Amino acid sequence: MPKDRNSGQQFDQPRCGSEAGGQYRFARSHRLRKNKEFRKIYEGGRNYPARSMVLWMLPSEEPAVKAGVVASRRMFRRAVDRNRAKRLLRESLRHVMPELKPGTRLVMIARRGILNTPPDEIAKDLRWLLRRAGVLLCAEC
RNA sequence: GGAACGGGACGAUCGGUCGCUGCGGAAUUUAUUUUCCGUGGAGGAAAGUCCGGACUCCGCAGGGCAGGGCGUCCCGGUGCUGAAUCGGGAGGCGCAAUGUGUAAGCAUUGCGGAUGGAAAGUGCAACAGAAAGAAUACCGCUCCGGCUUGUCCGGAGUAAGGGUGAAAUGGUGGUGUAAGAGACCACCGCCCCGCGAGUAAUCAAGGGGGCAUGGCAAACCCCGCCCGGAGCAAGAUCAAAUAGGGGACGGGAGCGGCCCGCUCACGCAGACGGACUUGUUCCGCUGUACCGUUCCGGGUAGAUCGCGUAGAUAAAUGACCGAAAAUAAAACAGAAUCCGGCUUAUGAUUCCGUUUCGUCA
Repeated sequence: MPKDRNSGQQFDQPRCGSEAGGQYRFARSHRLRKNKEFRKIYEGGRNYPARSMVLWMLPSEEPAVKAGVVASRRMFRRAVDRNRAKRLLRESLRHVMPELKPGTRLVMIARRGILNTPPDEIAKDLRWLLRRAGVLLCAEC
């Protein structure tokens, strides 16, 4: 049995501002769910590569922040690895969701290195990429 | 006690913070939004897709050929029947051990597995060996002949002995013979018939036969039985915009004809030639093209169902703190229509068996 449902983590120090726990979420309403939405970002957006992932970004008129997570079969042959990669990306993203500018559209594509990278390193990568893309609310982060 | 191999079981505890997802409830919202509470949330293989079935659509008079699959018998499980596969039992075959016997063999016990048919036909068999299929004479044995009298040559007989091989055309003993040989005899084996026993595969009293029929069918083949195709991206329902199809209603152009002559075949009609531009309400295309409104059907995007007491559709189980024998909760691995079988992968947990090593007695 997985032990995950009953375990958890203390977010002892939020990295930016002072959010309550309930804000670090990444629900379905904030996900990209249509093939068309992905294509639009690939065609009109910019990409920012890092060791663990590639980030695509495209600002939108609508205020809602939306993001999608990709782990291709070409990159990860086994289904276990694909699941693992997407979970790591989702986990790192949900911690920065409150800090993103409204209207941000993101696609995060996992690269092979992500499986050997600890979660806090992935979070650092993501923060660095978001700063380069200029979609964070507070400038000093 | 350790290691290796084979098989079976199990496949991961408790407490807490944040987060994801299905369902139910409450509040909230334009909404399928948002919030809270309760509750369910990956595997023994979910995998490979090697088999079988359910389910769905397409096709379909009947019979045969081709092609593919399966293969001892009985009982049972997967809802039933068939097929397939699994479990149990039985038969037969092979191997090993033990007993008995000079031996061949026989009996008992254990183990093994794709276990119909090798006297229907075809095909195949390395190397060795003289000879490998209605085979064969290398050595040897026996007899006969020769002259060069030898460790000789030639001919005939012979499958008892040697040698080769995975396998050499029944075994042992005797009779017999020039030497031998089922040539003949006894026993054993084998083949044919089969009283009788058993649901059956099959076993088998007794009788007959000198003995014929080597192996491979996971080679073709023969015999018996079974088999339509595609697959949940199956398939079903709803259905925007645009384009196109059909119906109804309303509006509604535009174009042509009109007379005379002559010829073919009397008249009508038509063809040919020449003229004419008329009807505020002539005739034909025609209530047609086209325009507008509205309805219908197909159908794309999209949505829903199929779909489940886990269950989505860019696809849910994660991050990580603490506790204990422990630095570490671990290896293989992530449900995608469902069920059953098979195969493969795997752990530092555990049980059994085999082999092997070490120590002690």
